[in-house]
Amino acid sequence: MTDNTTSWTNFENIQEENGFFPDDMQFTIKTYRKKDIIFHQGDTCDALYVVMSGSVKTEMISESGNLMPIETIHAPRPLAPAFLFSDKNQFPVEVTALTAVELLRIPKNEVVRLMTLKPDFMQQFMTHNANRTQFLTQRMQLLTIKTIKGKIAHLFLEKYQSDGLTFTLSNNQTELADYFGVARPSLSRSLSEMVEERIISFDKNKYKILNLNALKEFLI
Amino acid sequence: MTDNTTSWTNFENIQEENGFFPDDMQFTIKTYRKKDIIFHQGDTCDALYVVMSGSVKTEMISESGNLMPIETIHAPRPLAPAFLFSDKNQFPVEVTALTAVELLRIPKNEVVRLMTLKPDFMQQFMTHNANRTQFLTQRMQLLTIKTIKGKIAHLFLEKYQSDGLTFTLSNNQTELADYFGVARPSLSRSLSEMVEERIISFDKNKYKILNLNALKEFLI
DNA sequence: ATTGATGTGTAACAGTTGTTACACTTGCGA
DNA sequence: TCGCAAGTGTAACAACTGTTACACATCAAT
Repeated sequence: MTDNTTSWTNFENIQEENGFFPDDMQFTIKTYRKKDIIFHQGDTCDALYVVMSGSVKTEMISESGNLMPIETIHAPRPLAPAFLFSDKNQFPVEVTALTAVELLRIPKNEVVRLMTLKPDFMQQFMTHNANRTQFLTQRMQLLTIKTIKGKIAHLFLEKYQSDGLTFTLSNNQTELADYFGVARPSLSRSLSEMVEERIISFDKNKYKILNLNALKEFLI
Repeated sequence: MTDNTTSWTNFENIQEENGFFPDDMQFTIKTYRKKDIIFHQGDTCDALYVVMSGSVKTEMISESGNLMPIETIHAPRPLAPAFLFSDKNQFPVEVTALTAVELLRIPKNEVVRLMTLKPDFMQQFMTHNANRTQFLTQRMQLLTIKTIKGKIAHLFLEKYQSDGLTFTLSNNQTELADYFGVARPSLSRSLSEMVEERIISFDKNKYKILNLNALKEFLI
């Protein structure tokens, strides 16, 4: 559920393969210390950045000046790769180092050259962005559902398709509430009511669907 | 606001330029009649599809079996280009012809070849997807805001940055309510209250911000 | 001028969720 | 064993939004 992005797992391996990257590839590697601010919101994004080691967090500055956490990125993973090619190529977020960080930088024109030279690199880049789009679409679909029971039903039916009538969630109720964007007691209440109505049952993180049709009703 | 995607405007022009596409490019063009179902949800997406003329609508089949409209795509624009490269390359939606439609199909491997041969094509493809990601991110941010006044404040502050304290919205309240995902009378009530509190004022589609700080308060 | 469609203001009421506060359990480490 | 933190259940109340219904204004077409 929190697997919001493809972990660019092959990146390191590919890098080590001989000849995957051309010998004359231009790039720079920069290191940051913990708590360093790597990018400010609004900075121009004119290169592909990849977190090679360590982890960073991204936060959005809301209009009121508050910081809203968006996501945490662990190495190895590219940093906001979609924005490199967008018309408004500015970082939409503040990027801060959570640990010591090594950051690979490949200039945009070099990325273009790389992609034309190495179809594998291009495909991987495309796939990463495509998966991210899918994730966002799915996440948006969930946020569009207005009632808490509807969100629960959506999640449970998704789980049902992969795991069947009984399954385990790796998140506790507090995390689940955050994921849904609702208050924790409200989620607890909705779950209790659905147990009361004999639609589901659960013990700790183990959940069971008792009435599939009733569950589907919440999504109408 | 409803400009949810970059209109692939240069597509036609580029096509007509000599030498933009290689002479041996493989593609097929298929025509559909009004109301024809072009793709079913779950169909494999193994090629790039571009709506060359006419328009199509995409709908999502919810778990309950209902059809939920997602968006309308007018020519010339690619159809769900992000899913071509994603790991789960299935259409997430039902695609139906709204009018007579001409659909260009370029096989995936041919797209890859095209992109390596023609960096311009690649850049345009990337930019389109990147803009779509940005749109989705922004849309999601709006859906995350829970109160109606918060959504209004978000929109108004966005407008403020580009147009200043007075601006015109091209959407009426009914469309705005849909965009926010709220009921129309509720939106009207919230707007009225904000006028009452002397935070904003409006007449028809012309809006004015009276108290900028109070507006920002809604986003805390 | 009349009609109908569209957009908007408003009110009463129901329904859902958030807030706050507290009790209880479990598991872990001192 | 004790204390503490984390996770959960629950209750009362406030706050917000949805629903439904109706009134009114505007505008275009007949």
